[in-house]
Amino acid sequence: MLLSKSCVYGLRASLYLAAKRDEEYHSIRKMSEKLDISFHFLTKILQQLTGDSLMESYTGPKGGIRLSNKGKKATLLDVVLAIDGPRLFTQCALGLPGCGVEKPCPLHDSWAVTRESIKEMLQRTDIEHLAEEGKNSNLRITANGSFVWQ
Amino acid sequence: MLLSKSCVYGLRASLYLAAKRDEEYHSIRKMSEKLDISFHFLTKILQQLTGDSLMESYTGPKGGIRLSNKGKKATLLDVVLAIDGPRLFTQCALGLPGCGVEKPCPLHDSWAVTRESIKEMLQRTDIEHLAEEGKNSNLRITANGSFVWQ
DNA sequence: ATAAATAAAGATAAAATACTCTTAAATATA
DNA sequence: TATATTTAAGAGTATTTTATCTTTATTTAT
Repeated sequence: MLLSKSCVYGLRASLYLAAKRDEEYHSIRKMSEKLDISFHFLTKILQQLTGDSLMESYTGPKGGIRLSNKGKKATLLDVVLAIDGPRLFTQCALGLPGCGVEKPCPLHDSWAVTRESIKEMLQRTDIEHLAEEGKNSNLRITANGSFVWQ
Repeated sequence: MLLSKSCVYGLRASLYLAAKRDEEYHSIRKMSEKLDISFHFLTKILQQLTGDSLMESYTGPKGGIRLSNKGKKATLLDVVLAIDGPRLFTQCALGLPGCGVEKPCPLHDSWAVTRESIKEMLQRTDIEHLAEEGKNSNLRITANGSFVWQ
């Protein structure tokens, strides 16, 4: 797969929060149920996103998680980079460590172009707009379609 | 990563054989050494490619493996499909099983376009031309650069 | 016949990814 | 202040992918 499962869960969580369009902290437990993701696993992923300042958490009763200001403006690329790192956009298609302009593999140039188009797609799509679009058209962000945009 | 390691090894092996530009059967053992891939692992991968008629093997002394006629005309996409299957080109970016035109996820349309551009890149690049280009420019197909085009 | 080579299947191991569980820390509220 | 709730953090388990190793079978050049 292009993106790791952690990354996909992080994206879904980001869309979930963006759809709320508020300043509230939202329960991770509840979110995990709505999105059908293991609570503890989701918690770990969200910690990566708070670690990268895309989200903010609040401990205690009434606590939870929300998008930071940075997170609200974030693109899909920001989330992908926070979780999967830059690997996908830097690594050689044939997995050759030293592949680059000086000593390119046969795929180097072709792949550089395609890779860039993936990056651009992720970069031109921002979480908030995507959530709004999803909300308006009632698009899916869970496997079973259980999630309902509010 | 975009492609599995098995797939990458299959691609390297295909380039290796295409660069030979002959009808000979080439020893898998020798190829595994040149390409710095575990012999047994490579053998398994090549069996997938012979299973898909992209390669032909010959048992016994002086035996080995070569590209079939189909294999000679093959594109990178053919190799990728033979090893990794169509998953990459059919699967939803958010991993949602039922994602499609009727019930799309928020990324559906964007991803469909990007996915197609990946597919096109793999499809417009064929093994033989890539090998020739690699040969002419002495490009790398191993991590350590040990492989030399003959 | 013998040796060389792939075919095939299975056992094992190592590494990466995915997921779970437990305990600690923070905090709202009774 | 005590308690319940919630995230933080770390340890632990499971699964998948990747890789190695072994064995047996089969083919075939010599």
